[in-house]
Amino acid sequence: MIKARLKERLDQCFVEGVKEGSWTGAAEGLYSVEEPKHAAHGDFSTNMAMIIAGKEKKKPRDVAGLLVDLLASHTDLLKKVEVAGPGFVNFFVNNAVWQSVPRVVNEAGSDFGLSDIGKGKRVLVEFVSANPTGPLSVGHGRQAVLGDAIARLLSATGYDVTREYYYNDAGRQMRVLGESTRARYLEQLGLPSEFPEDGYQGEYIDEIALELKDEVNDSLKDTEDVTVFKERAEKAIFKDINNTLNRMGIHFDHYYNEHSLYEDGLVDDVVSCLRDKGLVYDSDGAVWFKTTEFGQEKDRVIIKSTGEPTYRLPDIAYHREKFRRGYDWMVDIFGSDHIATVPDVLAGVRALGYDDSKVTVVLHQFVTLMRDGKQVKMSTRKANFITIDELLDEVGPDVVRFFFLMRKADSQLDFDLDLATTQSQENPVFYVQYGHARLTSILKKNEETVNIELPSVDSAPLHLLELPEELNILKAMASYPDLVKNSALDLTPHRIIFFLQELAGQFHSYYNKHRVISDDIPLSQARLWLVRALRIVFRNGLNLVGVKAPDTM
RNA sequence: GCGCCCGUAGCUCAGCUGGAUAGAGCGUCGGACUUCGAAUCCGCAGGUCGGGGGUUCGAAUCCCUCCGGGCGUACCA
Repeated sequence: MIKARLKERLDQCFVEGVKEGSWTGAAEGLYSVEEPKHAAHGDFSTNMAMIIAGKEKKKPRDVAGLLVDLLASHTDLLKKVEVAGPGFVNFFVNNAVWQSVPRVVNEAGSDFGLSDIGKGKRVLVEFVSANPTGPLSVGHGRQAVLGDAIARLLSATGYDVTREYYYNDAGRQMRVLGESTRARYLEQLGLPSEFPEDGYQGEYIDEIALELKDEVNDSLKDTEDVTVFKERAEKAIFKDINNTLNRMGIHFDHYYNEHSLYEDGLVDDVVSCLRDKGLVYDSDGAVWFKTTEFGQEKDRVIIKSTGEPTYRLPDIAYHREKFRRGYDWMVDIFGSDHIATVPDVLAGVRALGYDDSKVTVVLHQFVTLMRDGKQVKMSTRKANFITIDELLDEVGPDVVRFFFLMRKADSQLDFDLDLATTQSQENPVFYVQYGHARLTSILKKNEETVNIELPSVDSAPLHLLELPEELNILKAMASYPDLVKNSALDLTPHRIIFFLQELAGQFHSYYNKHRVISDDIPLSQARLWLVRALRIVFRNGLNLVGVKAPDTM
């Protein structure tokens, strides 16, 4: 918020400089305002002089001097402006500006950090999209948490967000699921059965079969058609998946069934559209899509010689529907094993005349589970994987969410089960939550025992907040709205996590060094307002990543 | 072979469109509770930013190349 104000002033000065003939407009939009790493370099700095000097073959420090002169009139915001290093212009902001932050935060309350940069734009976030063949794995969990956090960020920045789950309840996988369930059912009855070679071996199938047996006895023993078994299993598994997602506080606005694409003829239509454009041909009994026309190495099969489509075709049809449904931006969250489909789908939508730059794919790398310092090998088929449910049982939703968001999507994630379970009190999520609980506790202490009367935030003596620690906390809070915007636009929720950890660190340190409530009444009042503001920022930040902000722990 | 991702402290990772002395947590070691919650804090130690070139005022960040790891490279999803 302060940074944006400064940038405005700077832009004015730039224009003035052009008007006065000090420089040309060549550097417009190329310079930036940054937050220096070292406090000695000010609260903010700009490289404007160096950029201009580069364009105009002048000395950076001379240009910087001219800029400083232009800035001389902006004393309300700045207490000091100086030229440093190779030509940086460093800004020192008036304390009064920082001291106004609690006012802004408290007035905005739960709206602090929200913005409207996405106003009027509809965005579709597709994530999880697991087919109902088994419980959600930790990989799905990462995706669920990531997608949800991204959706929250986009909502916070004003986008009209739809969360969508795309699934397929038809096809080969589901047939195998039905066969597996039937085999287990027959086993329960003590009848001979043939478990499919590539069947699903998880215990959840046994449970489904057992329930089925209890309900219908042996009335299905001669049923050769696996449909009834498939549907039974699908229903149970989907219920399970939804329970798991609910436990994490994740909800979808819409479930999109791949099968409906076939029923509505949309898959066939894609083929004929592409064929009309000459981008499809028949060879070896299969139908091929000329992906080479879109810069790829070789063409891809979209309909197998058996007449069944490959996964690419419905994916293309699905994405075309996303466009047709009128979204301005489509965000797909995929596991890195789906990387191969991305170029095909994008080529498909481009071939159909849509702007594929409206699709952003967030690929997240795998989660490897570590137990006893060793990697746990996992496979859905073999059912030797750890489910998200099990993880939730052990550490709870807050830790799961926090852990999955601690790393950016494109780094692999080692989930240390030992740390997450046995040593959970050392988990960083508690560090942040404890910060919030502590803030609450201070306010409670005052309300219940000390009773320092708190004037309105407008009349509170906030100018007394002048300790370096206090000013740093104020600065951190002031940077929060920009952080939310940038995290949203870049789809990088992990930055919120890092910010919260940083802020918690600042607060804990401050807490241990200085007392909020003391005999000095005006100072206590100012600090109580600081605490209130800080608590709001914690709440808003935690809420943005879907982690609870507890008052007590 | 080719494509994408990753390689930063003992371990796990941050580092926004290239910026001025590279950060945090965990771990090690040593300290701090008669005061708002010690699930906390303070301090010490720890680095050729995988290697080598290049681009420029300036590179962990951009380009090239090599090395190492992951995921793909299906008429599986």
